[in-house]
Formats: sequence, structure tokens, C-alpha cells
Amino acid sequence: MSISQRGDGDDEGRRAWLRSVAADVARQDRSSSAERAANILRRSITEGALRPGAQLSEIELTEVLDVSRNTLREAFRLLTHEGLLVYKLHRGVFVPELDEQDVVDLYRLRRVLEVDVVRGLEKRVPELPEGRLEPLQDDVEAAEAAALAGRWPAVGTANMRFHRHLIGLADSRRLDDITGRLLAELRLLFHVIARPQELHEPYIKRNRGIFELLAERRYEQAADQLQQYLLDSEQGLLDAFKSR
Amino acid sequence: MSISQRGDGDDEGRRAWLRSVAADVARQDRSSSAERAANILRRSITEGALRPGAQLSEIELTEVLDVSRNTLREAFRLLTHEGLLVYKLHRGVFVPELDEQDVVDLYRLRRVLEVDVVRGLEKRVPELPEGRLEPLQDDVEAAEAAALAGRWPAVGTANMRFHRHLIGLADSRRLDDITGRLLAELRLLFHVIARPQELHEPYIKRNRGIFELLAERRYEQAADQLQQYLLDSEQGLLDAFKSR
DNA sequence: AGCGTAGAGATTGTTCAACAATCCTGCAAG
DNA sequence: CTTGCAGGATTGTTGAACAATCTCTACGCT
Repeated sequence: MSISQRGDGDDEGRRAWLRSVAADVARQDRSSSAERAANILRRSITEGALRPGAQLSEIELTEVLDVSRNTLREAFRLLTHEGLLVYKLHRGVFVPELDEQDVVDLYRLRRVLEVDVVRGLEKRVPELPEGRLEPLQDDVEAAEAAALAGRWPAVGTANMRFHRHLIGLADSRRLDDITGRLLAELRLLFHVIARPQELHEPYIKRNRGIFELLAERRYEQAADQLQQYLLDSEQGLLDAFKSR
Repeated sequence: MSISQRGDGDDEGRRAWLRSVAADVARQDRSSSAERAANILRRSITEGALRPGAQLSEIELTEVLDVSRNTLREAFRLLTHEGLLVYKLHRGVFVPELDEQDVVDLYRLRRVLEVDVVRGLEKRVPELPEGRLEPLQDDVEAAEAAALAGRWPAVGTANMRFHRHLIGLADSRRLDDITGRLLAELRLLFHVIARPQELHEPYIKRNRGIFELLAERRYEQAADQLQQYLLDSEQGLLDAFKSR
């Protein structure tokens, strides 16, 4: 039962190979069956296959995902923590239905956190290495490309990543966690939107604008633009709710 | 099997009574054995019985808490999400050991969020009903009383509650969640402190000061004081780390 | 002696099947 | 129309079992 088809002399190389494979696997599904199941469910929810209000039956999902009930419940817990599922005792797990109040709540936090991150960059200019803004540039360009192709959900994803990377500039593990949750919940809200194009299209240019200001180290102006961006985006969602 | 011993005429009151009882029960053991186990573990950690770095053995705790391994692991998950436990794959769960970097990270978030809440009160003065500050007053007085009795851990608890109630003024579910986690992690940090008195004592007065300013609706000044409070508190923790 | 390695023992990761507790549905009685 | 009560379905919890992984000890080699 050899682990490789090479000769027996190259133990060092074999071990290195094993380590890299193990690292790859660990990167793909970070730890467990539960995480893998959670990943599948997360995609199903954020991409709209599981709509807000839907109930997730345990027995049904154990068959589809091929995991035990206990493992599935652990996956549920993971997603509950991200705000993508809610538990109702003795009734099951559901995809939450967010309302206008949640929009206000989410955007209130986004404004505080994101704007503060950008303003805080001023003091950290010396520490910020070159190329730190590259992920942001990639996201902007990905959004523009997706828009040209008319793939509006992809535009939304790219915009999300832009803001996640923006927050990442703060180098705060906890801030990254919080942002992950906030943006995940935001995706739930997008499902109430009939026409995703109108929702995402205006913000492609504005993201580029913010990126340019960051690249020029004009942080105050970037923060101001971001503030207004978030206010407008919130209003857009609230309008979508009213005209639903 | 009547639900009350009163006469039949007072339906409104009876329903209110029922609601309150149901709320009470729901508050006590909110959902499940897992939650109950998590509550016990949470207290054990925050009160120092389980110190940072300690490993939590599954078989040992299943006996102590009288739950099955699966349920215990669900409790572990809950606490992991609160930051009170960390999983090391195939090695078990541990009480995390935080360092100076975590202090900086935590306080960075605390400053942003708490100060913003206070500043935001300005715009919401008309909505804020009278008596909204009462919990804050109670916490200040509880801290003062505990200090007189020399019960410094209780002082720390009261101070924590003060800040939690302060955040509560924003009426944001998500902000409450985040704060709960931040303060829980903060408690882990307190355990590196040799003399809790020096850590908590100076802040009793300052909490009262902030409360008074809030009561007088001088929100800008309250926010300034709070900002300085948090900077000093952070520095105190960092000093405690260095002189350890 | 020092180093690396193999294997035993212990712990965690995952599954399964069963039972208890709770909720929902539909129907019957007042 | 409301109330109360089965019956069925779903979730909550348990215990046991096995697989996968880690830790520690003891052995053999240089």
C-alpha cells in the first residue's frame, strides 16, 4: 500500500509531497465534513437556491449532502453564527427573512466600521506595504468585466469582495469576522431585489472612485465618498423594499 | 387545570402574565441541554475556573455536565463562536490565550463602536424614553457598592454591564451580539492581571462621570470622556502584560 | 549519548440507530 | 367559530461504535 509510485529512496520528497497535499485538502475544506456541508449550504443560500423563509429539513439534507444528522446540525450551527440560518426551537432551521429594520441595522454598522477603517489608514501609511491595494483593484476590475458581460450576480459578488478587502486593510481578525457576517446577511437582503442590475450597476464606478482615492492616499476624501456610498446603497435597498 | 386563580374577567392581564412567564422560562434555559452546558462553561471561563490555555476534555466534561458527547460538542461550538474557546483539529478545545495584539484589536473595535453609539444619541434624543438610562445607573451603583465591599471581580462585572447597557442604547441586535463577544474576550484578558483592584478601581468614578454626562444629555462630552476612558483602559492592560 | 522512528494508548472526528420531547394537522365536540 | 384532543412528523438528545489523528514511550541506529 504505497502512497506513491516512485522508488523508495526519496523519503524526503515523499514527505514534502504528502505535506503539500494535506495542506491543500485542509485549505479546501478547512477541517471537517461539517465545514464541507456548510460550504455547500452557504452557496445555496447566497446564490438564491434556498430563499429567505425556507425551512431546511434535516432528514432531507442528510441524504443530499451525505452526512449524518449530527454533522449536519454542526453545519447548521456554523451558518447560524454567520447569520445565514436561524434556529427555532423544536421547529427547525430556516433561512431568515430580513426586513427594513435589518437594512438600517446592517448599514449603520457598515458605515461605522468601513469609514473608520479608511480614516484610520492615514496613521498607518508608513506600515502599509506597496501592493496592498492590489486585491481591491482586482475586485474593481472583476466587477467591471462582469458588468460588461451582463452577469449581475457576479457584479454583486465582486462588489462584496471589494468591501471585504477594504476592511482587510485594518489587519483585524475580529473586524474581518464581523464583516463576513454583515456581508453574508446583506446577500440575503439582495434576494428581495427584482432587478439586480439597478442595485449593483451604479456602484461599480463608485468603487473605482474610492479605489483611486486610496491609491492616491487621499484617505479623507475616500472616507467621505464611502460614507455617501453606503448611505445611497442603504436607501436603494429601502426603496426596493417599499416598491416590492 | 386553570392557569390562574383569579376570576375569569381579566383576560388581558392573564395573557400578559403568561407572556412574562414564558419569557422567563425562555430566558432561563433558552433552548436546550447544549445551551445549559454552554452557560455553565461560560461562567467557569469568565470567572476564572478555567484559565486561558486550559484544555477541556470531552469525556471528563460529559460526566461533570451530565450530557452526551454530541451535546457537549454543540456547547463547545456555541462558545467557540463567542471567542471563549478555540478548536485545534484533532487536539481538542482550549481556552484561548490572548496577547497584546488582541488587546489592541479588541479596544480598537470597542472605541469605534461605543463612541459612535454615544455620539449617535444626539440625533435620537426625542425617541429615547425616560428611564432608559436606569440600567446604567444601576450598574454604576453596583460597581461602587462592590468596591466598598472589596469584591473586585464583582466590580469588573458591573463595569462590563455598564458598557453593555451603553451599547444597548443603540437598539441594534447585531451591535449587542458583537459587544457580547468583545466583552467576553476581554474577560479572558483580565485573567492575566495580578491585582484586579488596580485594573478596575479607577474606572468606577469615570463610569459615573460618563453616566452623569449622559443624563444631562451632553453627549459630545460623554463621547470624548469615553474615548479617553477606553484609551487609558487599553494602556492599563498593555502595561499589565509588560510587567508580567 | 543523541537522533529519528515505530507502535501503543488516548483523544478527537464522524456516523448510526434509537428514544424522548415538542410541534403541526386535522377532526370532533361544545 | 372556538376549543381540545389524537396521530403523525420533526426536532432534541443519547449512547455506542468505529475511523482518524495526536502524544508519548521505548526501541534501534549511528
